[in-house]
Amino acid sequence: MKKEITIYDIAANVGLSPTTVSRALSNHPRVKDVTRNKILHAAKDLGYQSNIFASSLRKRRSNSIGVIVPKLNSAFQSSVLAGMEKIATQAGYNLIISQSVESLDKEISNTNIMFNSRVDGLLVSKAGTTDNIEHFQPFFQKNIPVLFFDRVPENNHCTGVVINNTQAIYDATAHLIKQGCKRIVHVLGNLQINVYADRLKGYKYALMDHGFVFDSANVITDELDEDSGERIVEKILKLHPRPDGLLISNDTSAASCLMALKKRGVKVPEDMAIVGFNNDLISRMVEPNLSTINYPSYHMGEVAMKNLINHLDDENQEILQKTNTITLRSALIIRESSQRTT
Amino acid sequence: MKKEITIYDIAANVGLSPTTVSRALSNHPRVKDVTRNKILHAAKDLGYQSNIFASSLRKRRSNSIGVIVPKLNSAFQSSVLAGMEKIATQAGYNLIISQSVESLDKEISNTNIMFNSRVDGLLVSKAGTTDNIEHFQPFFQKNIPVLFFDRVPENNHCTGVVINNTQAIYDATAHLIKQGCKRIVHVLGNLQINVYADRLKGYKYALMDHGFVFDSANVITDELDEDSGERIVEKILKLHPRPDGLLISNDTSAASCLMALKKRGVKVPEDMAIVGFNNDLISRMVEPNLSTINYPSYHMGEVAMKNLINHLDDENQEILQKTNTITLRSALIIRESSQRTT
DNA sequence: CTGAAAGCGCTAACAA
DNA sequence: TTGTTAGCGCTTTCAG
Repeated sequence: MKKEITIYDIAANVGLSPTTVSRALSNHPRVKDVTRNKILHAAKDLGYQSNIFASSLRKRRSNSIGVIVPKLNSAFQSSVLAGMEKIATQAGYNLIISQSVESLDKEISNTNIMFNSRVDGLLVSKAGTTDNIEHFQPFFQKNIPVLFFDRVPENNHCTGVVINNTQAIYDATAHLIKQGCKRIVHVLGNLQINVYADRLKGYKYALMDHGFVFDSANVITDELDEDSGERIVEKILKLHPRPDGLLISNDTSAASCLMALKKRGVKVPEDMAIVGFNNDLISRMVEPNLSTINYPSYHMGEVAMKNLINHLDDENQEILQKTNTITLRSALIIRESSQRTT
Repeated sequence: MKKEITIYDIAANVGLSPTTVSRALSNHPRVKDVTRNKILHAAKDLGYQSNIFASSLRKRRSNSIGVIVPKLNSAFQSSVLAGMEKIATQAGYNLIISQSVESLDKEISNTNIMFNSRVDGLLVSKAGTTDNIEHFQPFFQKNIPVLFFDRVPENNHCTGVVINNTQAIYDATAHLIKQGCKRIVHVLGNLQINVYADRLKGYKYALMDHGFVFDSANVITDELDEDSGERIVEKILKLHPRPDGLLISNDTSAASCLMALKKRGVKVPEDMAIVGFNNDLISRMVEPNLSTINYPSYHMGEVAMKNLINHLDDENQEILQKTNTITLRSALIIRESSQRTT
């Protein structure tokens, strides 16, 4: 292994102290321009590469931010990540990314790895099934900021970036009612996840406000994956009277339901109006186009990252303390799948 | 800032030397079991957290692997990343991820950041427009392994993980010919990218082998994005005689074309047979379902990461030297969009 | 099986 | 504006 070029070599080369070299290299203002240039030149000549390990060791910060998502291969999450990456890179932070694959154990393990990697901050969208946030305790204790997005824990003192899920589904439900739907089924994921719990509320409120009676038979929970359509439609068509409105908590599942319905000769939107969620590409590609809720995923990534970094850059580190929840605007997009030509 | 617990504190606590503590903590065999347990206990009691900066500084490796993709928010890339994450985490490596957003400048900048972050290895899918790999020189010089996947540079000595793009499109073209198509248009991305250049070859070979004459008017290059359908279909319908087969290099664009065609009353597959590429979710959700090429993206992520790590773990570090290209199996999936009931 | 000592490369007090 | 000095916390010879 060739010996590394260090600031000492540069110092020797230009006849200055390592301190000055260090300062010049990190753009410290108290270095004469001439000196700085001389040093920068020498550094380039010698093929110097700064050693971040030494620097991090000394400075006690890694300049990297950890991100834990439930699944990397999801249209929503990858869009969030893209937004985060953009902001982080701009600000000079590295992104260490891992996925919990919806498992609490994996999330715990990932959290520990992030802690041991000494990330300067952590962004998390929680894995499904529990609200346990014990494993973030080491972060809280060391005052390392943890910011949740989309799937945030309930009753916590951490900041979260979310959309108003309740309002979103409220609007969608009201829309279906306005389209003349008499029996609206709501399909969603695990109710232990805040996102779905909130949506259920929105659904109930909207029914209530429009004089409908809530019936738990109209609520179906499912994985919402690509194959969910068959399962869901099977259940729906067994209901009497047959539902005529369908509110599905993601577009993949909504598209899958749409296919299953068409296969059975159920006409959309005439016999069954559908609203999805997320405004994924797929909602614009199926036929009829899916009405859906626009979820500003890329923007959510940007906002979450921006806030975390602002907090890190803030001397007093109180930005996140003062904020509790940042809510982004989502909006109902009405397309053919729910528009009835009554 | 509370003082960190170090191995010195542990050493003092149990009355041993830091050396022994270090050894015990990293499972060195030459430590008595009793001693090791005593140390492990003390470490836990004191709330010890190992300092990877110091460790990395000393060991000269980061235990992290860099990944540079063109775009994070792509179904294909996020699936690759998911595969990589799984393997990396299993092997105890962190993943530092960044995107070049198809810009060479950004790719260069990302590469430098990765280099300065001292990743132990680098996985890259190249940004579009150039074949320049000068910016990886620092890695080559320091013998840090760089492994390309999907979009690999031409004529290089680096290992790459790819599919046989030529064969894939050859098969698809042959399939369309067998379905009775007389004029087949091939839509692909920037031909400077190996992936598309190879596909064009496959298209040409297949035409040749079946007695068709290649006509450059039948080749269209495009962004292949969500809105590409209108542009592409516009061009196609101007051709005389009108094409009856369409080979599109990704499913998003293929779906978009499908919509544009239907809008104009062109029947698929009767008037126009379509084959896409990737086997994205969307190919199974549009109507008619898209014939496509199955691209083993998740698997590609696993394989690329596995090979990189094997190389890193290999004492002689010659695994990648000996390999040049790893080709994964892809396969034509025939669905309704290209099946003619002749 | 355990320990002493040296040093990885950098930065931040403090001093000049 | 520049320099001296002292670590940050760990691992690794080498020696016992």
